[in-house]
Amino acid sequence: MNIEEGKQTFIQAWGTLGSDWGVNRTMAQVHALLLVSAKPLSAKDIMDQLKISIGNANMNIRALIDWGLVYKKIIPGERKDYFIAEKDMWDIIKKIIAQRKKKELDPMKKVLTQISEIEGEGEEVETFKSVVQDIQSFSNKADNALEKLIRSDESWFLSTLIKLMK
Amino acid sequence: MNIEEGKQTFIQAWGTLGSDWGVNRTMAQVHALLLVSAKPLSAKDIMDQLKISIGNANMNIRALIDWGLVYKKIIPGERKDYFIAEKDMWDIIKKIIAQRKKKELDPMKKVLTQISEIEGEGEEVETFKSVVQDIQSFSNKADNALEKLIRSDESWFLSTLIKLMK
DNA sequence: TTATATTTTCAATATTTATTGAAAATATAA
DNA sequence: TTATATTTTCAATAAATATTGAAAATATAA
Repeated sequence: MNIEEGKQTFIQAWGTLGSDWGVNRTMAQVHALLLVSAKPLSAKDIMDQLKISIGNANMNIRALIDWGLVYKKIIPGERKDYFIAEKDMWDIIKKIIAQRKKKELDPMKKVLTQISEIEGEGEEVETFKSVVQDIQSFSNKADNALEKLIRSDESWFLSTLIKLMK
Repeated sequence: MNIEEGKQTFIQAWGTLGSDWGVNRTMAQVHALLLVSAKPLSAKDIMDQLKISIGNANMNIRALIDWGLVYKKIIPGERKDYFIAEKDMWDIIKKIIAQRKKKELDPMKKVLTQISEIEGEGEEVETFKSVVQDIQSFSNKADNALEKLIRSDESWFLSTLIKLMK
């Protein structure tokens, strides 16, 4: 396998993974392309390599910048914007987790707090309360763990993982 | 808030969370409905409560059974099948993780192995190899951790979480 | 066995989500 | 300033995904 085939395969796979995770496939592909590119790429480069329109390229590049996964890189003498991906895998993971926590876990916790205060008695109410409580308890633990993870550096995480594996 | 409002809110929120996770929204809603129901429900009950068609109900119930999140419950004297949800939150989490690992992490690991063997030299090749290696290293660690998690009981998980929080 | 209830399938349809590309806005060079 | 390159927006369109419900298959009761 040569480098071009390798890149293509990676972009494809990263795009599929993105889809599975509820992330726009093209956004994941743009991310993949920038990840494996040694040099900064312009919107035009991305359009050409992924065969997508200018609007699509623009929107997904901006989404990646919002997520903190891609940075603008100004090249002196060049009129176009260029882009580079954050390559530190630990940083990438933390940023993705932070985004998803904010979008998914935080709203769910809010809902759970609301519905944990329902009134009434009987089997249905007991079952409901019990399920909600269990999910709440898990959500809170996950929240703490993720919050800590987002604030940690990789060495802490790795040593924790090693202990965890014992 | 009364029980019916509570259930509705929960079903809604669980469905949205499902969408974010690349899971069919209706599948997540059927799961939510069965989770908070004290009694087994028939396909008809589910159709009526979620206002979905028989085909839709059938397909999503079966998907949930495939995931191990829902069981068939035969009620003597009843001709219809009834369904109950697994209510043990730890068991639910493990089953979801197992499914997603199989569908997402395992194929990604395979691709990474393939593309880590590319030929060539130069900056582009070095960048590519380095990114792929980082992802591979992370994937392997995640794989070990998830594999262990799937095989563990909740008490191990909780004590690990507590250590992790220190 | 036959009659009926229930479940399953899947082509047609609806809905949701992503993409395009022209036009508008903005930035840069001269 | 004007001319031109580049970026951004967003309505129209395309593509992907989910849903319906009639027909077929299967299961149960009598």
